[in-house]
Amino acid sequence: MSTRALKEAEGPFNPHVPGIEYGVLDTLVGYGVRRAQLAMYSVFVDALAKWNITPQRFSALVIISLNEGLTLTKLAEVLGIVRSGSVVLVDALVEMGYIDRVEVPGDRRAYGLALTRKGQKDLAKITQAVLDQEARATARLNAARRKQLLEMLDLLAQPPQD
Amino acid sequence: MSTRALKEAEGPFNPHVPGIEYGVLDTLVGYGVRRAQLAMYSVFVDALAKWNITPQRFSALVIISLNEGLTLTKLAEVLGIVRSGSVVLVDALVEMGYIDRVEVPGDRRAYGLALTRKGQKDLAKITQAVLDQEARATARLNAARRKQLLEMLDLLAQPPQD
DNA sequence: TATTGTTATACTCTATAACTATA
DNA sequence: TATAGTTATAGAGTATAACAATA
Repeated sequence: MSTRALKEAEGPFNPHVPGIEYGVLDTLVGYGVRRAQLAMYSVFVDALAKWNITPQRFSALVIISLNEGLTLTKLAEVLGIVRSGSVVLVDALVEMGYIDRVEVPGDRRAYGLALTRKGQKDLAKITQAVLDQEARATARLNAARRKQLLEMLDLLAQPPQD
Repeated sequence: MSTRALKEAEGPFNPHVPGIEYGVLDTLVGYGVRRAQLAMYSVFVDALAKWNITPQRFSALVIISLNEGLTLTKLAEVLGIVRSGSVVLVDALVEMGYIDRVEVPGDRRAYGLALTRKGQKDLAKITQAVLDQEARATARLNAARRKQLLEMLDLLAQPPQD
């Protein structure tokens, strides 16, 4: 079409390229989860690019907003990352002006995390954008199936019961 | 317990830390998919550590085995990565002795990918290990729910229909 | 001694962009 | 001109390991 020999383009990611045999992959829940996650991740990031918000940053903001005075160690535990990772994450959110490190009265080693004024205002808008994006991404499912899906995903997230 | 001040440990990743409010996150399919993917990924990698196989490497081996003479460019498209990424992936699988680059008769630029003898033998065992792991990971779902889940995940992987 | 936050460092994954040899 | 494979490079993301301040 146009004159662009450069650019790897990508497109959205086609879960089923025509003419390709997928064999056992199509029967694996693990593969299905991976495909769904890849697709949803990129749509999320695009939709939230305006705020430079990734799924992890959004999760962190919500958790901080609902759990007053959360420490960095606890945030790391909740998100499933190591403490040094939460420092990087928190540094980014602080630089964006969304959260602050607040001194903890009883413990001079720790900081409690809290949303800034701007963080509170923007999180409301960001949450609305996330809900809009979620609605679009799950538009092919009615409320009942959506609920079933959430239940089953929750079961998959539990460690194996061996 | 023991005398180890070092080690960040991690454990498996707890999707619901007691005492923590998750708010809107618990209602989002996107967050549920992410949690499920994190949990299943680490279990997969642990179960396949013996062969140094990741989900992506397994997918590549299956696709190559079922689609004779697949090129690196096509493999990249199927996996949703860029061509330079497929070179890295293919290099690794070649070094492991699982696949070969085979000259394509009509086109001296391209290579067709093919499993080696060892690749064929090991893929059979690896596939069995993956199926065992899959059964363990989805043990909390019966066949009917498992089928529903696969259908819904497939819908999520489609790009939004705006 | 143990814990909190931090830093330095490294490793993995994957992207961009340029290059080469063919087509 | 366009395409297949390749390479160099860089940017996320996240891990390990050590450290200072405090408990």
